[in-house]
Amino acid sequence: MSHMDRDEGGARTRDHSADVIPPRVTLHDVAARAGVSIATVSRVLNDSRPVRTELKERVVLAAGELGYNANLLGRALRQGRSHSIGLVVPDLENPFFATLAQDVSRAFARSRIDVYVYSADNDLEMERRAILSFLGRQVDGLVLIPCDEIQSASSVRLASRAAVTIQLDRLARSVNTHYVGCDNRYGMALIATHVREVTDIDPRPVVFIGARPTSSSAHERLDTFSRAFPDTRRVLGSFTFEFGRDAMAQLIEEGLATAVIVTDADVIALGVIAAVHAHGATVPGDYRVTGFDGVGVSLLAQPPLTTVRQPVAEMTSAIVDIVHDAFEGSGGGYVVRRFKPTLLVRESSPL
Amino acid sequence: MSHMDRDEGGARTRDHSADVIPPRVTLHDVAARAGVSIATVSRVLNDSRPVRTELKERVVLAAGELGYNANLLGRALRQGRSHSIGLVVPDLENPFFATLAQDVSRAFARSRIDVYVYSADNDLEMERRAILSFLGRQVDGLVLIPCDEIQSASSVRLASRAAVTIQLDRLARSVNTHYVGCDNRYGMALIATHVREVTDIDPRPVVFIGARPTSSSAHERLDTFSRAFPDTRRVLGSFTFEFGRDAMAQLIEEGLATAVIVTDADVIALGVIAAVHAHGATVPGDYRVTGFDGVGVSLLAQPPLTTVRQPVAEMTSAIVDIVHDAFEGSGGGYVVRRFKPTLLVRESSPL
DNA sequence: CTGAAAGCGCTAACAA
DNA sequence: TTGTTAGCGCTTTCAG
Repeated sequence: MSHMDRDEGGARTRDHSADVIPPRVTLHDVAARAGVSIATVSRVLNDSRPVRTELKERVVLAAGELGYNANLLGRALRQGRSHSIGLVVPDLENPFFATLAQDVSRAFARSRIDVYVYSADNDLEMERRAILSFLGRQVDGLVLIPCDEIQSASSVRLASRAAVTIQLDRLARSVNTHYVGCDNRYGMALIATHVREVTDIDPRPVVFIGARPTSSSAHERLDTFSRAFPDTRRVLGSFTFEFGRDAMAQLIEEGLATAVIVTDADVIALGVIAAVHAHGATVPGDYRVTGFDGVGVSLLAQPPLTTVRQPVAEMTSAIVDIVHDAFEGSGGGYVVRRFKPTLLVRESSPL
Repeated sequence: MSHMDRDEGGARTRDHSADVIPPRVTLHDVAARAGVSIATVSRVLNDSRPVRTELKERVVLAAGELGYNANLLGRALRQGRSHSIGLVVPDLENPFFATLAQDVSRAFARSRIDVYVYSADNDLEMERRAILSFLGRQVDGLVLIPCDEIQSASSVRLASRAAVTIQLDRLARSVNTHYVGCDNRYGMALIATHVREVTDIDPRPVVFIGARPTSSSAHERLDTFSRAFPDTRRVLGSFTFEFGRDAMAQLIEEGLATAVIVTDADVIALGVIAAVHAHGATVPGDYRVTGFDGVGVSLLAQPPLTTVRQPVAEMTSAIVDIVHDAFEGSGGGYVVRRFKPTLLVRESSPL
């Protein structure tokens, strides 16, 4: 028995069974065993050139017996490409980014390209490190969700000069790359229209709780909201549940008894709803709440959230197309695709 | 202006500005420019051997001017290690795994090791592909959260024979590797004790809603629960919000009017609560609900969830230790660390 | 159809 | 202290 259930909290246990990692099996080993040259082995295993059936069988057999697995580093070094792409996300705890990461991975699953995800932990240095690390490993493409509209620019530019780079969801300012995202202005306009409609019938103060405009998406959403509701109160923080909850708690404690709370992310909206409930109030009775993103967690909202849904599946397949095109050499120029989100009117702010 | 805001939904736009990716800068380029040998450049840039100050300066200057970044493939191929580890998760949409991924990344941030995350999308083939891909890229270590207790075994075994492998949270059966996780039996026992206490005072039927025991964690939790409550109804599904919601909806529609609902994951508990609310009932008034995991999203629960919290920070730092030890060559044997979780009694099932 | 050999970019002996 | 060189494992000319 090597894995025991009765260890104390975190107690360290060692099992002194074999820990040996055998030497790697290389093409040479397979070639030797099959009695052919390494070139032949390579050709058989990659099916890159015709090889006599008999040799082919010997090679396949030898490779199987030895448990051969190609060293992808050698291959990539030789070919100048690694059949992989890197995805740099600001933060995996933000369920929107986690969903995006999941969907990008899924979208590439049917191609021969591996997707590696690197979390920058909302830190500009980590973000740069992630990019440099991917570039150093010769990824075929880089998908970036930049942390900061301004401060991420130099890292994104660096990336764009060394590899096919696609910015996703957010855009670093004045860097030319491919871009895939949603039309945030259009999405927030949908929300604004909705809010107008409901306040016409049921007048309440409107308050915006959203992220500071340090990312392009926050920027665009806030900007559009501000134009639609110029004299409206805005509370700014980060794209987190905690911020939404704390901001709303503060508003309630200040005496805001009823309102339409417009947020620029579902996670924030969830925080807002939690604060409302914690104060014994109701949604949409006392406070109407709207979100933004409409994927993953927005489903967790109770009551169901009125929000704007980004077409994530289309966005990720656009990314796949761009990466493939870049290798089929389909002309120069940057592809920019902004998908229109759709309004979902649900119980947190019904019509 | 290359990025326009007025595109139609997903309309394709091309910006025909420079798309050129310049040839890579190599050690040779830097060496030529600095007028030294490539060895000297390597030594300066890695600070691996003393170099005359004057040369050093010339090298640093040249590298800077050319924007040199090492090709990590060449380095890894030569050194036989890549200064990276791979983390294979079953699914990034499960917020518990997303949190784990985030925390593992953070834990390695201060070391020189890059963490790459690969989502297996709850698919055994993808999981195997992820493992093979990481092994082929010569990762220094592999952290695996196996999808399936039985069916992941061969892939995990493969990994364990080729690289330092740590199973996290879940354990594939009869494979010897390092393991870091929480003591699920202990955790579920804490829940069972809590449930006994509350039902002694306030008798209600107890129902278990949890994942099918196809992963070791689900297995251990279900098993412990079943021993504590042998004749209790159990509804089994997957570790998802949707399952929890649908299972609970069904129970309510079948006429279950009050109960203690024990789940084996916070995501499931959130689904349960959503179903309760959707049916106009209350937590903990009509139904008490308990969760498991106690990180990330469990905070999103409304009301706050009684759950068992896994000490994720300790778990991830244990992983860092194992990886480092494996390279400082601190003896053979597998480290097994099972951390004790702690009970958090909150409003969804108060005392 | 097959093999020999060059070489991707790098580090680490080994020589000087 | 510095340079030359071998070679990590692979693919791909180039010969045969």
